[in-house]
Amino acid sequence: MLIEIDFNSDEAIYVQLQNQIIMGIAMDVIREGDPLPSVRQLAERVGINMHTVNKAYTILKQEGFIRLDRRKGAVIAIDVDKARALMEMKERLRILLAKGSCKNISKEEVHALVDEIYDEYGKGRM
Amino acid sequence: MLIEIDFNSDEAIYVQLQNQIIMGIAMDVIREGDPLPSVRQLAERVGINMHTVNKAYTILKQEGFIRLDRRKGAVIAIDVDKARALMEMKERLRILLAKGSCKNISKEEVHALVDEIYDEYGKGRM
DNA sequence: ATTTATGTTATATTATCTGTATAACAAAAG
DNA sequence: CTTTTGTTATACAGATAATATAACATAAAT
Repeated sequence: MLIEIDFNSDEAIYVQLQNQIIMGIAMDVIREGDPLPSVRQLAERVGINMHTVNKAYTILKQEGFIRLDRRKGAVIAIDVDKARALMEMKERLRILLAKGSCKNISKEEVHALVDEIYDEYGKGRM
Repeated sequence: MLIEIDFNSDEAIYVQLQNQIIMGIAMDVIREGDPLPSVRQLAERVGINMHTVNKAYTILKQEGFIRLDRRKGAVIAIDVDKARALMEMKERLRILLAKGSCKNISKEEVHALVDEIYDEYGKGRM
């Protein structure tokens, strides 16, 4: 899986890592059970420090996206706590949609955006 | 308008200020033309530094939510750049929905969340 | 005119976060 | 026994967040 870092971004490197891996899972580029590069491998490949990768992996583990095995390294392992995921999403949506609502973005336009984005994901997960 | 800061939050104070003001506009608690407290007033009322409020106001101005007048202070003034707002929302939605998709949240469930949130907003803006 | 209040700008300081740099450890695999 | 894994610890530099004073021009109020 290709991972690229924008060093000029205002977003932290470890957050960019998290997002790209989550996007990779959503887009079905990587699947349950697939191995991720080790912290040292990924760090060297991308050209960043080991601890930055480790930070991203640790949070991804805590949020239930991967499993960290001392022998096998990092492996995609989704822990589906749907109630929790729904709550977190609603919390974030509140702020995001408020911004849009102020700019006259209608409910229907948001629905259209959601549909467009879901179409970008693998057709397996609907 | 009531503004409360959670000093134990991991979110920066000036971001909390921005979000609460934006939520206030979306919920129709404050409307176009309404004045906001001056940076010094709000700072003292909430118990934070003047510059923290000024930072929030400056970004809100830059993002087109308020207008800063040297005589009148801060005033709600929405600059509707819808195309830009739609792009920014889509960018953020991509990551947010990817997280949800990994947790098996369906497109329909997102739609339901969006509807719930839009119902929280003032019935004037639909 | 004087005072007051406004946003604005500047500087300095402290604390926290980010990212890097080494180093070492226990556990498992080859 | 060597290598690789995640894990932990420490130290350091840089950026960001928040505070603390201070000053300035402008406009309103007295």
